[in-house]
Amino acid sequence: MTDIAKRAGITRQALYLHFSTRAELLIASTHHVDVVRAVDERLVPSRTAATGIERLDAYIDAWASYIPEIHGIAKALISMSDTDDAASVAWADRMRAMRQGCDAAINALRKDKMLSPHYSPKQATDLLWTLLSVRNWESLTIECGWSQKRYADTMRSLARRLFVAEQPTH
Amino acid sequence: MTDIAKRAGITRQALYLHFSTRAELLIASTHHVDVVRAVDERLVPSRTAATGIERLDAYIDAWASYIPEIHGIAKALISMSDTDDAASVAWADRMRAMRQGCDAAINALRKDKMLSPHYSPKQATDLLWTLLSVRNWESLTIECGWSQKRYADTMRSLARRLFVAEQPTH
DNA sequence: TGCCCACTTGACACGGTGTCAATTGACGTC
DNA sequence: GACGTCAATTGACACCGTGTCAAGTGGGCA
Repeated sequence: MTDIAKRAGITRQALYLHFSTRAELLIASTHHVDVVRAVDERLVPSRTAATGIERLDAYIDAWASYIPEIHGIAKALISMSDTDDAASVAWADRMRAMRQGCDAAINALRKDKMLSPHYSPKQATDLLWTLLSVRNWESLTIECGWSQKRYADTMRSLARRLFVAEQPTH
Repeated sequence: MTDIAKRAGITRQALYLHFSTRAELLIASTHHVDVVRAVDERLVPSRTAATGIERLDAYIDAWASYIPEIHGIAKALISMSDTDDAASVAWADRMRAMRQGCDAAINALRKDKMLSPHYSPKQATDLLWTLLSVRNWESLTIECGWSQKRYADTMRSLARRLFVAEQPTH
C-alpha cells in the first residue's frame, strides 16, 4: 500500500480514503482493467461463433489474450486469497465467470454432437477450466519461456484434441 | 509458528531452536515426508518400466499418489514463495526434480518412437510438467470435487492422448 | 467570508516473524 | 554431592505491513 501510494503521488492514508482495504483496491483494479481493455468486446467472437469448434477456439483466444493483462493483479489477488476472505471471494467470482465461458464452449460442442465421448460435459468443463488457469499460463510462458502465441496455439490445438470428437457422435 | 509450537507441545521459541525460520521448517517437513512415505520406492515402477508408455503411466501414478501427501506443506511453501527467497528456491528445486521425471518419461517415449509428432521433446516436457502441477490437482480434486482415482485416470489417459503418437514415427 | 472536501501529518493498535537474555530443570560426569 | 551441559522456558523487544484515528492545511466554490 505504501508503494502504490507513492507511485500515485499521494500518501498511504489518502489511498485508504479511496480503498478501505488492500483487497478492495485489487478488486477495483480488475474491474478497471476490464473496462479499459474492453474485455466484453473480446468475447463477442466466441459468443457469436457459428459452430462449437469455432466457439471453443474463439474463447481460448480471448482468454489467452486477457491473461497477460490481468496477470499482475490476478497474482496479487490469488496470493491474498490464502489469508483474506474478500480477496478469495473476489477471485472465486472471476473464476466462476471464466468457467461459464468454458461451460458455454463445451455445451456448444455438445449441441453440435462434437463433444468427445471421453468426457461428460461437466468433466470436460472442469478440465478445460483447469487447463486455462492463470497458473498454467504462468508456468508455460514465464517459467518455460513460451511466447504468448505458442501458448495460445498450443492450448487451442490441445483443447481440440481433447474435447472434439473424431466423428460426430450418434 | 505459534500454532505449530502449540501442537508440538513446546513454546514458539523452542521451535526456533530447531528451525531458524518458517521456510526452513517447511522444507525440513517435505524431506521428512519423503522419507516417511518412501517416495523413492514409488518411483521404481516408473524407472524400471519396459516401454515409454508404461513409464509415462507409472510416473503419473506415482506423482498422483504423492501430491495429496505433500499438499498441505506444498501449499504453504508455494504461498511463501511470493515473498520468501528460501521458500521459493526450495519449491523450485522440488519442481525441477519433478520435471526430470517428466523429461525422462517423454524421452522414453521418444526412444520408442512413440512421441507424438505434435510436440518437440522440450514442449512435451513443459506441457506434461504443467499439467501435473499441484495447482491443477487442487483445481480438479478440491475445487471440482474429483476423486483421487478419477484425477489419476484422467491424467493418464490425457497424457496418452496428447503425447503418444498414433503410429510409431518413421 | 466561510464552508466543504480532499489530502496531509503523525500517531497508534494488531498480528506475525525473528531475536535476545536470563532462568529452570533434568541429565550424566567427575 | 557438586558441576557443567543442554534443551526448553519466560518475557521482553524490533521490524514490517495493514488498518485506524485525530487534528490540521489549503484550494475551490457559494
